[in-house]
Parts: sequence; structure tokens; C-alpha cells
Amino acid sequence: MSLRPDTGAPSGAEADGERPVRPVPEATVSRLAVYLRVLGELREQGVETVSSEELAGASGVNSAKLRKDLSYLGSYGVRGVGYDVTSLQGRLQGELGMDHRQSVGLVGVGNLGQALAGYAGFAGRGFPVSALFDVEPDLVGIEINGIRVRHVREIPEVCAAHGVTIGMIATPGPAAQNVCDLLVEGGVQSILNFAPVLLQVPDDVEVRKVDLSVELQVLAFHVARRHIAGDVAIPADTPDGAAGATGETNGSVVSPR
Amino acid sequence: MSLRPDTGAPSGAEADGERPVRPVPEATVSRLAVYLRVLGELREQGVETVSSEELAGASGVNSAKLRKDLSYLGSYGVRGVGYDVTSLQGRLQGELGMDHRQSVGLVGVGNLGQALAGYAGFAGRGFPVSALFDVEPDLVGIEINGIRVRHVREIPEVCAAHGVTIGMIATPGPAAQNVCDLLVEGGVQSILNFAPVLLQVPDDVEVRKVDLSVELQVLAFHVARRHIAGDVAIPADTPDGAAGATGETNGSVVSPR
DNA sequence: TCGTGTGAACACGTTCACAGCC
DNA sequence: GGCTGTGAACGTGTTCACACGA
Repeated sequence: MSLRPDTGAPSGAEADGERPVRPVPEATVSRLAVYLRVLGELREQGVETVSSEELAGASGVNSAKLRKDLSYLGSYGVRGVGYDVTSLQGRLQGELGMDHRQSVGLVGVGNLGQALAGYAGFAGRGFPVSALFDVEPDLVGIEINGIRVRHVREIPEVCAAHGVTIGMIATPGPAAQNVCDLLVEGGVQSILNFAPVLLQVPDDVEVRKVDLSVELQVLAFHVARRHIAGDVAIPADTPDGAAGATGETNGSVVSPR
Repeated sequence: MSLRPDTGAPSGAEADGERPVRPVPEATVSRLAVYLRVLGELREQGVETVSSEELAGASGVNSAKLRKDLSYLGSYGVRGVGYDVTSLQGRLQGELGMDHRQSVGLVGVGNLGQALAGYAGFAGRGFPVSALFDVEPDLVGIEINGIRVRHVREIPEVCAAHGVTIGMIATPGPAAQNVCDLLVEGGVQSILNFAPVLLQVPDDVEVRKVDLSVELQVLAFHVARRHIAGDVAIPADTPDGAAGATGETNGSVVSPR
């Protein structure tokens, strides 16, 4: 990997001092992850150079935002040309911590947990699940993807030993806080929480929450909004020959542009 | 601009045609869903009245934000007292579209899909999964939770017939766009997408994306940042040591936030 | 010429602090 | 006194538009 390919960095190389933390906005970080995936796809297709317009389009953002996002990492593009796919990919990987070894510990191998444990996208993207935990006697001891499920009480020890950097909590709500405490005890400072509860953690621990029923409710809100706003105002475009709908259901089918 | 949210009539405020401005900010909507869950828990505990301070604390936000959020719905609190749990719950349910019948169609009953299909939280929160789809011959025809898995090609017909309001896509990436088109054809205007691809949809269709590897990468970013900031703080002193009774709040690493 | 990089304008979201009502 | 509801201040994030370099 090539870090700091050249020059003394125009706007602030961090030597090693009291240089304040990098000013990468939180909102930008999430998008960098998206760009990184798209870059991977582009490279597989053999694309060597990409413009901000193209990369932005493929990532679902506008090009100004993309350029601004990348500008926080320094100048890695070439004016009049675009970005070199490979080197930009490397730069993003570095920024997103992919040059460290990441290792995921997953707690709760029930319904959702087993799906997460088997999700190929994690290992494929550099986040191998390396430890599994549960309390259920039927589950403790079994192997999933070659990894043995251990008892929750072993979390601190195993996480420390395996160097787990990220904990994922996929337990029922009531168990989540206890599990969280054990992860923190094991030195885990980043947690992805699927349980529908608010976790209490020390200040130096980062928690992100994925709340599926919140997502659904936001969508339901928009459903309701449309019913009020749209009502009779069904979009103009020809309904076209959609499958026979039941009468009442307003099949406001709109043909894609 | 103008257009006051206006504390108009509780039901059916303005019903006139064009409504260019969104009265309730997007960021607020997500939080309303959280408040709603917490209110449900409070009611189960027999709590009848709650202050903004308490409700905010239980929801993980500060009280000013909560009051501002609720103010978009009108005045439902009592000064000097707080909010009536039951009536606020009812108000939020209405605002979030829970007085309409919601019905979820889930496409892709593989690893993740089966977990989602079996997730009790959905039905329990008013989002029953009422249709399942896949292409895999081994899966089409089986029953999950009493619902038969149908072939993807039946999506338009079945969604229209069942009045599916929300589609969930849990297929592999390459299949997602096609599935999405079928959902739209069936009249579905709200989609929750778990596939790591950018969906192309008409303007009147709302898509929310849950991207687990993005979540992990954001966490990884913070891991890396801590390593830079905290420097020597992470490396566990000889793991050899006893299962150290770590204080819960180890104040060792201080991130300069 | 073309596309990046970036200050400046703008829009959105959060926090403050206090008026108003119980 | 206590707590809600809300304008105004503030901060964060997004978009614009153009100078600059290949």
C-alpha cells in the first residue's frame, strides 16, 4: 500500500504532533464508504480513470458533494482528467481504517445473528466475523461457518485475545445492555447495535444503531403523506398495462422516465 | 418561506392540492418513530404522564430537540405538567401512518430474508409481512411463518392484490434492480433496500437503504482515528494478565471531540 | 478545452433561552 | 414553581460558481 505517495502535502501533513484531528465531517465518512465500494466495482470492470460526475452518479450523490468529500483527504484527482481508480481506492481504504486489521465479534446467533454471521459481504469487504457468542445452551458449542459459538460470559476474554475491533449486537432487547458492557470490558470501542434499545456506554466507545422498525416507520410516514397529498392527484403518466389491480387499490404506476 | 406548520385541526389539516414544503423535517420523522416505541414501553409500565426531559432521556436525545420535534405536530403537551402518554402515542401513530393498514412484501428469503421474515418486531410494531418472494426453486413453495413463498414474477399481481405498501428487498445485489421494478409495477411506493446497490426508481417512490458494510466501515474509521489520536492507548498491556477487572469507565483514551 | 478543488452562499438541523401557560 | 412551545442564534452540511491546472 502506498501511503503518502509524494510531496510534503500542501495543506497539513500530520507529522506526529499535536495536529488536531482530521476534519472529515461525519456525513462525509458514510459516503466515503459508498465511493469505496463503487471504486471496487469499477476496477473489476477494468476502468482506470473516473470523473467526479461518473463516480458521483454511480454512488447516488451529486458531483459537487463528491468533490468536496474527496477534498478532505487532499488532492488526489487530476484536473481535466479525473481520478485514478486504483490510487483513490487505496487512499479511501487507508482513510477508512482498512489498513488496520479489523475483526468482528457477533453476539446473538438467533434469527438475525445467523444471517449476519453468514453474510458474505462482511468478510468480502474486510470485516471477517471472528467470534460468535450466545447464551442459549442449544446454540453454544455449535459451529457456524467454521466458528464455534461461545458463551456470552467469555466475551471479554475472547475479544481481547482475538483483537476484536468491532462488536455487533443481535440479541433481544433486554439482553443488549449486559452484552454491551461485556464487549466494552473486552476492549471493544466500536459497536453496531441491532437491538431496539438505547445503549449506555463510556464516552470513548462509538455506537451505531440499526433500527429496522424505525426504517419501516419512516417509510410508512411517506405512505401516509402521499395519501394525503396525492389523494386523487395520481401522477399523469399513462398507467400503461399494469397487471390487473383490484379496484380500490390505486395503482399509481408511473413509468420510469 | 412562509407556510406555518400551523396547529390546525388534528385530523385532516389542509387537504388542498400542491404542498411543496414538508411540514415535518425528515430528521424529525426518524426520531418520532423512536419516541413512539419509548411511549409504548412507558405505557406498559403504567406511566401516564411524561416530561420532555424524561422522554428525551429514554430516547437518547436532548429535551429541546424533543420539544421542537413534537411542536411540528401541534401542541399536545400541558405546560407545567408534561405529555399524556396515551394521547401522545395516538398522535404519533397517526402521524407515522399507523392508522393506515401497512403491509410488507419481502423479496429474497435467503439468509437475511428468512431472518427478516421471522423477526417478531415487525408484526409487533404494526408491519406484518404478508407476502414472500424468491426465485430459487428450492425456496418457492415453502412456507415461512405460515406464508407461502411465491415466485418473483408474481410480485406485481400479489402486491396489488394484498395491498402491499412497503417492499423489502433482501436479494443479492445483481437481482435487486429487477425486483425493484416489479415492486414498482405492483404499486409499491416505499422500499427498504438491503442490497448493496443504488436503485433506480420513479420520483414518486421512496427508497431507504440499509447498508451494513457501510455501517461497519464508519465504525472502522473511528477505530483508526482512535489509534492515531490515542496512540499507545489501545495496545493491551500483555494480554497475559489476569482477566483484569476493568473499571467500567476506563477513562484512558480521550478522543479530542 | 475539460474537470478538479474551493471559497462563498445557502439550506437544513440543533441548541439556547425565555415567554407563556398550567 | 415547573414545564411546554418557539423565535433567534448557532453550527453543520450542501450547493453554487468559478479560478486554476493538466
